[in-house]
Amino acid sequence: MLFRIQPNNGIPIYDQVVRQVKYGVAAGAILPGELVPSVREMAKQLAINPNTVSRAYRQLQDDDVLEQVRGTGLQVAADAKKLCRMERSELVRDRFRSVLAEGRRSGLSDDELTKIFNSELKSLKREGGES
Amino acid sequence: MLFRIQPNNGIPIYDQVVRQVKYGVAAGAILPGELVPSVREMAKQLAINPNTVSRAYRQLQDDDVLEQVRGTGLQVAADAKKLCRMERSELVRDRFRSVLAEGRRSGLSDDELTKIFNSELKSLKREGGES
Amino acid sequence: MLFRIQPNNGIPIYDQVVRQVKYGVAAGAILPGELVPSVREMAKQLAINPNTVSRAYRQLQDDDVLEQVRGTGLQVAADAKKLCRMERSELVRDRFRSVLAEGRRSGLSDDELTKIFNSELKSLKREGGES
Amino acid sequence: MLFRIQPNNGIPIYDQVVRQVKYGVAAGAILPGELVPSVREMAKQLAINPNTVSRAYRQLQDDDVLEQVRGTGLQVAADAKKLCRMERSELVRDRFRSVLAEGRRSGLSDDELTKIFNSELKSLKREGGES
DNA sequence: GTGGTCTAGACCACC
DNA sequence: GTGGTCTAGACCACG
Repeated sequence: MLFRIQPNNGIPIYDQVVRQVKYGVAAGAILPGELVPSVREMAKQLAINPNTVSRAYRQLQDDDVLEQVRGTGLQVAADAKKLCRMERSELVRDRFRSVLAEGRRSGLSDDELTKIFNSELKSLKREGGES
Repeated sequence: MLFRIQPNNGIPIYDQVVRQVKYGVAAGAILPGELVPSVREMAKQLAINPNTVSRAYRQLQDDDVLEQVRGTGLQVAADAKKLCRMERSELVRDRFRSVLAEGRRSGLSDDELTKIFNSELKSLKREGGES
Repeated sequence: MLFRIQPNNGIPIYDQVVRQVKYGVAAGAILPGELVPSVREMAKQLAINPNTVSRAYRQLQDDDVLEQVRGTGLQVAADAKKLCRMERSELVRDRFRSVLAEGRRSGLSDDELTKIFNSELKSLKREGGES
Repeated sequence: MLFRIQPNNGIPIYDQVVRQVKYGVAAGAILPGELVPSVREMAKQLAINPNTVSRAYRQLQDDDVLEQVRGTGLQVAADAKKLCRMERSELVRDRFRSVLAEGRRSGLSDDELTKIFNSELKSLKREGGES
């Protein structure tokens, strides 16, 4: 599993870590029972402060995605995959809803919104390869 | 023109003011040459801090949507309408792009994304009436 | 409302802050809608680091006890009182359950446990005044 | 004598071992003069790290429950039974005191505390059989 | 080795 | 003024 951080893009670093772990679990790249990299190692890999990683891991524990094995590290919880998959869809759905609401409030018609959506999806497909 | 503010919904208040002015101009509800309410009056109307209105107006001047008429107030710039209409699309387009990028990064396929988009558009149509 | 911190008594400082706020809300000493002291002021009052207070306040937000009023501070949520009262009972109940389980596992009879409970309750009443 | 370990239940593993030995001695299941299993064997039995057993045994020696017999192993001290019986009560008493203190600090009355205690004792009796 | 806690001090956005 | 984020570095308990 590879993680990447973009500093100063508006999203807090700890939150970027949280999301990437969740996405990794949802996609099956990180399996339940597997140990995540230690706080210090992850910090070194991402070139960020251990405290920041620690905060991300703490949140992941609060969200029942990680669980502590004392003196050993943090492992992905047994039912984390199901949980992350659901959360992932909900999150994207919420963001779509908010964009659409904003778009209509600003006076754009459904046709215009759909047109924009399709053009962006196509452009993304060109850049990013197949999905 | 009527404005509505939702405090603490995540979007900064000054930004809500900026957007609503731009949307109003884009939709033709506020016409070029028209004077916007004074900082104090707008603040009273929206029950927010005058500093916040002031910041919004400053940004609208930076964005060439408003211009100062010495001793009189702020008026909508001559070419503001065209500008706002373009920006409106660009903004929505950017947000679509970011949602889509996030969705694919999280492992969702284009089909799944399109499905979510359509379901949300339909649900919005049900609630909010025609566009 | 008065807060007191005991450093190095095993309970993390941020947790002591969290509990005292919740107890204050549950007991009605802090009312819904009221602003809690600012991070910096609370830190000064308790002679601890602002970051520690910040962490406590963040948790209280996660627990829906506090909510942010942007640029103004943190206020007690509308339904925080009910929430804190319930949590308070549950917490005490859980601790009783664990003490009792431990006591019986260690071979003490119900009579012995009840005797100990009563003697401690009486001694507490002597020291601490009426409840 | 049979030991059971619950990893990650909040109580350190070495402490669980310490307590179970003490409870065993207090209840008469382990007799003074008897040899406890070697560090390695105990570790294998409980499927825990030998270091952890070692730490527990060290603490039991500090508490005068075990004593070293050079070249042979660790045996239960002559007066360990009396000692453990006393400590057992004290430990439970301390925990009652702390729960009660916490409960009253949180604003619960003595009546409420007693009610909670009784209800938990009854529920424990239902589940766990007579004491 | 592991994570958790705390302190200190800096910078930012918002009102 | 407010809280939020991040960094740096120290100390502790646990296995």
